[in-house]
Amino acid sequence: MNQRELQRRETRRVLAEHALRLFSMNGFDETTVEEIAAAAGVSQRTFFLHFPTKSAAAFPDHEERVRDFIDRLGDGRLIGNPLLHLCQVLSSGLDTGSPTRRTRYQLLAQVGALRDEDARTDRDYEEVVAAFLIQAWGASVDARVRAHAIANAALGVCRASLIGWGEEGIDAREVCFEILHRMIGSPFDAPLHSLQ
Amino acid sequence: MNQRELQRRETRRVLAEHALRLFSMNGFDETTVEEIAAAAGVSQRTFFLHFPTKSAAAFPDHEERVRDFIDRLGDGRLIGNPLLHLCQVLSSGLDTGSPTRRTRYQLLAQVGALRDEDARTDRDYEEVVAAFLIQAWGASVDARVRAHAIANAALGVCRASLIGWGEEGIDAREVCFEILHRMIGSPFDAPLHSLQ
DNA sequence: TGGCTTGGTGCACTGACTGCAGTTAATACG
DNA sequence: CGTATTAACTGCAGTCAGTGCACCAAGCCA
Repeated sequence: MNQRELQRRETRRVLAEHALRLFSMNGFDETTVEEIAAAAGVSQRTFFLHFPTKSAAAFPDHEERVRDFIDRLGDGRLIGNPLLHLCQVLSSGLDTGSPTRRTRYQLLAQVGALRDEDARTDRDYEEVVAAFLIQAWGASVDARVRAHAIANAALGVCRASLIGWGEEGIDAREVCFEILHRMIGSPFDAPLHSLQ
Repeated sequence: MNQRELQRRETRRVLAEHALRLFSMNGFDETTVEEIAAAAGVSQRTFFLHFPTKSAAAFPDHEERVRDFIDRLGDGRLIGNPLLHLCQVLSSGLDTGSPTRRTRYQLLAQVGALRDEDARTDRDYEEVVAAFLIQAWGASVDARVRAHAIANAALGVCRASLIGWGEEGIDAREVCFEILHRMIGSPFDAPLHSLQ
């Protein structure tokens, strides 16, 4: 590991830490980027070298998590039951361990701008899930629409579970898996166009 | 109808019209609020009397549509099969008639900022749907989480269908109803906690 | 007609974000 | 080693979205 790389990561970490602290202490709108940067001991300009927007600092590990998610999802062509696999990977990803993560989702439940940011980051997952299902099903128009619909739906369930967890402390993982399984597990075993 | 009210509506309509035109002609980021206001023959300050944000001008009938949606959804306590009813109301709401609406969803498929705005407006629907289901099911913690999860999922399906329609011209209504029906129609007939 | 209301305006301001031209320190390389 | 290069960080000036405030002018109502 480079010394420069170390320095860069450290700055980023400290920025994210102070951002989350200030957001939950004083509120999102009441916190300026200038303040976050000052608290972290760097200039405002540096903040924007590390995060594209103010709200992105509340989700500093996003890219990393998406990469990790892609790894855990694997190749859709090689999986026997893609939808069940998807349910498992999605709900196992809702690790409710870290207190930082809890703070983040409590914030999320309150602050509109952060829910927006969350929706934005969810779009990345949505694309990954859709790509996975298209791998599994082929790229016909029908499959593509179906893949995006299911991806949106599945992530919607996860988001609701996580926000519920942030608001009320309900364990997200189990209920999420259960709902996902009901929703996308069995009904899509039947071929499409078989409904009257 | 008041003359003032008429004037107000007309200004709003013209603003929205020029906003959509400029967005699709020159791009969202390339269009300034100043330009929209100038094109509509009013001041920039007036734009913000009519729309809270630049992107809101791309969805000028949002509040009205939400009100209409609430009406069509009705009272959850009085409906025999709330989920089926929800499927019907949601997919019938995807009227793909107006060319303005088509333009809007073509834009939506391209412009990140508008997808964000769309996600934001979807939150309003999400709350309406969740409230409807909570009316139908009661307000236990379990029902609330389930309601929000299903609301998120259902709207995710609609969004995907509409974006698919914007991108590829596929009729959104039918495929949306089919997927919704599979997803939330039958599986939730069984009681919760009946999966192994 | 005269007071009140309200849609629109002008202005000054905040704050997010960007482009550019530096400085300094780590690193790669001859 | 010493030197050229790279890259993290800085300062500054600028754009643009969005807000608060005092104000005008035209509609409304008594």
